[in-house]
Amino acid sequence: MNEQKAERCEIECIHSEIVDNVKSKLPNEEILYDVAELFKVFGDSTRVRIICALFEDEMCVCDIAAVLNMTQSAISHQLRVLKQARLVKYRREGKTVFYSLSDAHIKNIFNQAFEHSTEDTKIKR
Amino acid sequence: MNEQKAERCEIECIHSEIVDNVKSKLPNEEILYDVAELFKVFGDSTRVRIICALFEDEMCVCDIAAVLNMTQSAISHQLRVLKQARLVKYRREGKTVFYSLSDAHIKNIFNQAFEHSTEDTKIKR
DNA sequence: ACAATATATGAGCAATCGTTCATATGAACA
DNA sequence: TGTTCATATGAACGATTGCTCATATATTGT
Repeated sequence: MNEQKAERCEIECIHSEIVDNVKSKLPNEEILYDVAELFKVFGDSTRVRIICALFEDEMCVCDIAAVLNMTQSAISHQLRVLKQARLVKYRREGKTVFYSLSDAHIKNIFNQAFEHSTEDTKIKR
Repeated sequence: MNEQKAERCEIECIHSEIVDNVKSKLPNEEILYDVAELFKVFGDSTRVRIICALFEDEMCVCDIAAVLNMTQSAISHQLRVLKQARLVKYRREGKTVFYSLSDAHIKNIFNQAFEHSTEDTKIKR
């Protein structure tokens, strides 16, 4: 059951009961990987700013670029990342493409993150 | 007030009212940057696994390495990242250092992320 | 003081990321 | 059909990241 316990970590201090217990309770690898991928998408300030902008209003690519003062190309590349992560949806209207948020969890996740980041005890770097 | 609106994005389609409105409502740059930094820390599957392990129990470095089947060095490096982000705390007991989670928001953020990542409508890559 | 053990850290390297630049696609209108 | 405008995309680049390996630090017991 725990034959690979010391396969890579050769040190002696392992508390087997705790290790085995925690191992058995960890969510499966695939879900953990997906969760990390989701956070990775949130882990860039350009994408955070795009998401926060879309909290306010549906917007076209060019308007988002104007809000963030960045190039259309940079925004378009990032919107692709958000699209692939199913975090934004879009609708076409003539030449213009309007983007909006597609997931109810985003707001909750961001609210918690803002609370963490604005705590009084926060030590500024 | 909006003199840099077209400074880098020269295209014509800008809807000024929306852009100005959204611009005025965006949280300040520093907070947005901090939030992105927080998500960046969560955006790695090794750190996600460490955090999930610590949801179960306080653990020493070597036990975490055993649970994740990784080297002590790799875990120690990642614990430093988590420490700097104020996400874990530690206590020393002789030669052993026990790590545990230090922030109540983490569990909420992760719960929402797990919900997002395990939705039925999830399109698998 | 010395050896053993648990953890931390610095250098180096391969891999990934975010932007820019040039260009392609797609829609509207002459 | 050709031109214009809005958006998308591919290549290339510099920067950052996560691991490994070697070694340093800190604590305990002899």
